[in-house]
Amino acid sequence: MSTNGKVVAAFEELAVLSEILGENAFKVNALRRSARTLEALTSDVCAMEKSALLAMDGIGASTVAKIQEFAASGTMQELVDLRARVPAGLTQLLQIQGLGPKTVRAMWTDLGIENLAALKASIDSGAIAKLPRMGPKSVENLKEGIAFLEQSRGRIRIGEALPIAEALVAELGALPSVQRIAYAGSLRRGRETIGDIDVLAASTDASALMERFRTREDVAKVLATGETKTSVLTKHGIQIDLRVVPLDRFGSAWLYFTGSTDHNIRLRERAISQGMRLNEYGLFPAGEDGSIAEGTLPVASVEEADIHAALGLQWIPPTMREDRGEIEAFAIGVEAPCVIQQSDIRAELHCHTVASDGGMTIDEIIANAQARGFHTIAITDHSKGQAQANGLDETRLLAHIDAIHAARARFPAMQIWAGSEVDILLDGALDYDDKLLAKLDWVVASPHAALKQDPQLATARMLRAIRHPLVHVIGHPTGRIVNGRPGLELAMDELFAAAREHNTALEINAQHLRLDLRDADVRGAVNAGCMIAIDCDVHSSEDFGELRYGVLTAQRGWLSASQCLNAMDAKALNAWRMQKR
DNA sequence: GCCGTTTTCGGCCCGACTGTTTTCAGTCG
Repeated sequence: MSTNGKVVAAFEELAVLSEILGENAFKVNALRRSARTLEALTSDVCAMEKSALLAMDGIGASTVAKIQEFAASGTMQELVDLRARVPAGLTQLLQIQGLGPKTVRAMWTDLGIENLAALKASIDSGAIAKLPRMGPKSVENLKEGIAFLEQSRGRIRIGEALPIAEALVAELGALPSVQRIAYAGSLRRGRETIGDIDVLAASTDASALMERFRTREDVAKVLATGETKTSVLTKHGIQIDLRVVPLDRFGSAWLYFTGSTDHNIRLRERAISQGMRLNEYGLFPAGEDGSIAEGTLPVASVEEADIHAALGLQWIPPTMREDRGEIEAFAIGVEAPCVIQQSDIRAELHCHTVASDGGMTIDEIIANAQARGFHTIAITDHSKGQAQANGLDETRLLAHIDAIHAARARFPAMQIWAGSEVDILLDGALDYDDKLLAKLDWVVASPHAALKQDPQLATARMLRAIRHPLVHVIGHPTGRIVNGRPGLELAMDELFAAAREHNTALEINAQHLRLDLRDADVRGAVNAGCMIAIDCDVHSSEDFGELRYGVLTAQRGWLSASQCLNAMDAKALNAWRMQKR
């Protein structure tokens, strides 16, 4: 785990342990917020100046002292103390749905339950019923919560969740009684993983809609169902919540259920400071005491943008709603950031043909790109070190370059470049010599091996590739797999500075398994002034469809079209290419 | 634990749902 990862984990653990010990909930929240804030950093938190840390919202003297203690000693005394007081097995109990810190604490102090096995035993023996407020229904729910935890898949990748949500929205949206329907939550915000799918609908016949939702073929279990909310578990182990709201309150509900929680809190604070109250039913004028009088009509509730406007804000894209400065950036009168849209993308600069490990021929891949309205494609098969991917040796590469250039006659409207995805070797050298690289129109340099390399060596390795005068783009810079492997631990700020200095672009690999760079690192790169490439790393025709995940990640990093290679016009892109030739 | 254009102390976003109560605590998003 990276140093920052360890500090973030320490604050999260402090929050959980404090919660079990019955600490003030606001303190627990503050600890969690510190963890989330630090998680978004791209520089080494232990090397940061005290003033820079304190300048961040939600980071105070106590948090800084803990960070400095960790930097000096590799630990935090308070964490050591709390671990000594709380049995390790209790934190797992908090993951059970419906079981919170108060009940876990009571289980521990009243019944001596210290882990999941002991909890199950107390359920079997009936001892659990001795706890206050623990009636038969609660015990039943506890059993189900444990069963769900043991079969839960945890957070699923966005590339799995988004198609499911879209299909569901299309299916239910086709019902005549459904007036409006959309997905919300972290899925709408474009997070790389999703806990559950939230769908929001307005309907003239809510009970029929709920009935249809409950009885879909894909549903394995109905977790809860009522007038306004139904939760189901699908056969693939994914929880889907459907909420029904009045049509004229759809905007406020959509805003509310899209989140993030931290963003919602900021919006509500803003409403209060302007003499209003915000909830899922709308933005309301508040009385003298701050309450909403019975029967008060909302100032805004139909569309999200109405509510934003009434709060003195421009509409904020969902991907940016993470309490990372977006509320200040979108105030009316401020020139708001204009994030990139999928329609801005006009080039694919990283793809593989049958020459290495792709499924399409040169002509097929170009035709695909052309059909998508692209003006440029760079074909970048693997270099010789990728033997398992049928990487090209020097002889094959020279013939491949000729074959790609020959395709230009057949696709006169397209700008077609012969490139390579060349391996960055362990010491940062490239897998082809410079003479051969110079013959290529386009060079993507990527790490594929030794992805557990020592952080200092890994950083030096990547810096050497960034500084190479013939390299255009660094492909999937960390080599991570979402929910799979962490990838290289890199000093990102050093990479950004070098990429800016040498005018080497950094890739957002759009494959939902990769999303590399991740969102927070995109933000760091954007702030450092780096150029970004959003590429699908195409191996098959369907891979072009991964673009949406790359764009969502780019938006989460506040990338504008002006900093994205794939959004340039053909001439400008070629001019950018030529500065490396 | 954090924070301050009334405050350096005393607040801190908001409502729904559930199951357990005899008026509400706990959990969730």
